[in-house]
Amino acid sequence: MPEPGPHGARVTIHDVARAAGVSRQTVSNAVNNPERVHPDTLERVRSAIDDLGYHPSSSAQSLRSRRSGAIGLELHTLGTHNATIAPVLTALSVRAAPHGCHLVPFGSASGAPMLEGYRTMWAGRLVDAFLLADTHHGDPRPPWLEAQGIPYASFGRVWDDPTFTRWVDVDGAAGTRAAVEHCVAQGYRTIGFLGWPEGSVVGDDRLAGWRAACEEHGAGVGPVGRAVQDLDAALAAAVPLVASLSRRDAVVCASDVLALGVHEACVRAGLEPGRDLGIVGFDGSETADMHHITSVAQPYEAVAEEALRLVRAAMRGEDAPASGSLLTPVLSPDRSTTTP
Amino acid sequence: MPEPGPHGARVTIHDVARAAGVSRQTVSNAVNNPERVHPDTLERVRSAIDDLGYHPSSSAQSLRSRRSGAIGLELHTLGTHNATIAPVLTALSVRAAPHGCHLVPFGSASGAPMLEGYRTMWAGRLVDAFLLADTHHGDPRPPWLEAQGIPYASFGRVWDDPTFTRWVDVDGAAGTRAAVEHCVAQGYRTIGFLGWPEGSVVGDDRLAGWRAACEEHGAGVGPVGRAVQDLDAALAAAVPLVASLSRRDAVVCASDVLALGVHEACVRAGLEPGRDLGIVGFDGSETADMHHITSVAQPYEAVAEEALRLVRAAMRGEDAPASGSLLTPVLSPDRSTTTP
DNA sequence: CCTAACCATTTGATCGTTCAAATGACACCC
DNA sequence: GGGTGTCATTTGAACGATCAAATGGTTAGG
Repeated sequence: MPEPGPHGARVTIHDVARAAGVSRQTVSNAVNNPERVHPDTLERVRSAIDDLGYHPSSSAQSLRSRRSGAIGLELHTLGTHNATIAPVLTALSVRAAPHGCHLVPFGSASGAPMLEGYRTMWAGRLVDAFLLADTHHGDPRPPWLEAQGIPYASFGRVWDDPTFTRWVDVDGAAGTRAAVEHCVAQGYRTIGFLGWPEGSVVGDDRLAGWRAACEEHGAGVGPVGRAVQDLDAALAAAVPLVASLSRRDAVVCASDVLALGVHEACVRAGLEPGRDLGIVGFDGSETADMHHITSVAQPYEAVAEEALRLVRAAMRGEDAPASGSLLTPVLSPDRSTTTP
Repeated sequence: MPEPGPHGARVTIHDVARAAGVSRQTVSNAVNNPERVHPDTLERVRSAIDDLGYHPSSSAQSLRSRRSGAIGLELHTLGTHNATIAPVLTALSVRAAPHGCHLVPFGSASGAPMLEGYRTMWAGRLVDAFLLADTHHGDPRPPWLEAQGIPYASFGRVWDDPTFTRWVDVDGAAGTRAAVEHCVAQGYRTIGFLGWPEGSVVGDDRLAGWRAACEEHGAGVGPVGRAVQDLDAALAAAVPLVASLSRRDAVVCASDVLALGVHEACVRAGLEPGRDLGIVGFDGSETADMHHITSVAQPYEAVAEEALRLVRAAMRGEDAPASGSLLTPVLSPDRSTTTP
């Protein structure tokens, strides 16, 4: 294997040029704009590149082109952020390379000002753009990024600015709708819902999809329960909900944790999930998988791909799309709705 | 706020030099080696830096210094890798900045950890070093990295090479030992163990800690069950295990999923976790937290810090430490061992 | 035949920083 | 006064690539 010199000296574009008997620029063209180079020359340059094992230095490219090719992504330990973002991050990491870029996760030390991490990442142009997660009402990041002219895209709508369209989100209503349709197809009768307390935009969206689908299928709108994202609360809310339902009814839930609560309430009531009561969760998490609960799975791969597309378009200064990207989640059936 | 020009022109070291009436190099020194600069000059340069809002370009620094300051970390979707690595990754992201470096996660397209990703990351010197996770017997990465002279450190021992000491790992035996001691202190009598099938190095280590602690405390070595990392298997193995135990006995488990299996077997046997049977899991995962199961928590923050220290030492070409770093996990008590 | 147009390739400059060596200033000491 | 040091600062030269403009050679058009 042709290795760089013993001193760890890198093979530069210069070395290739000398070996192929052409100039630096021709080598550069052979790599970046092959159509500008005569086929014979191209062949010669390419074999020189292979022989010497040349790879362009990304530092040099960054300096000259004024682009680092990196995308910043903030990580933190609050709430369920970690579990939500981890699969997306993995998908992003896999797909970044084909897009010619890479990710740089960074964390805000607890107590530090919200924007501090973004500011330092951007200051040295360590990144060309940012991906936002966990956007919420009153989020200071979008207006700040906008004011600085920093390109960015977002997981989840940017609630304060309806004109911003560089976001990817999962169509919660379509997810619960699919859940209801699946339940109907499996022969469950009345379909209830266990959601979060009113006021959560995501939660209300998922509830709306369930209600609309119930009405459409004439299955009758079942009872609704509410609980925060916590197993104890879910169980407490699920007990009366399950009691109010009959055999072969079902419950669609706003999350897998809530679904697990229903699952447990079901077992405690002496019923078998799936056979006696259908249960559908939301997110396709490890939890749902472990307990064999049918769940509406987040399309992580598609989300990652779309996010990369959006942020790269922003980096290139392209026009924003006409509207945000609502991706449809896919139901992944398990025993909690398929046991006969 | 002093902004760069309207054309987005960056403030360079040159601009600062002109504003402060000194040369480029003096500015560079003022930033990187303040002791080389006369206090008065330093003050003048610093205020010029603040006035103009200068921040050194990381691309230019990388090119000149031949160091990117980035550390590569492979992510993939196999097994429980994601849940295990996510909290570490978050901790690493937070702590990287103070260390003057940043992470670059990358994914292998195929899914299996192969060398391709490492090769391309290294080829363009996008990263200076790597952090390995999920090392196993016959892992091709350590010998390859070693042969290429690429600096790296590892989460988990490098099994094939006992002379390699740049690793951080969690002391599983110390964790289960702490679990047993906690159980004894809480007044549980016989303490059983539910582990993975024999042959897993990590699993055997955790079992050894449990056994040693049992013998020391004269509590008598309780029964042992085995199951793969899966809730159904755990439950199946837990049922006979629980049946063989008496009231106020306890079970220490090699993982939280196994512990959840014991939890469920316990409930099905009409017993209340904590009051009738102590249960301790391992990893401090969301699962344990959700079900209020006492668990031996991975010291993620310490692991991340130590990993950064090791990999940076490797980058600087420092001598490897005399031995690897075994960190002690901390038991986090919950209802499954504290209900009176 | 002369000019324009085109093609493949080369040359010089530049990106923003840091390294290595040179400079000038001042104090010290025989 | 001339050598020897030390200190603060400056100068020139990289680092490795790409951009923009220039080069020489060939072909087509009037």
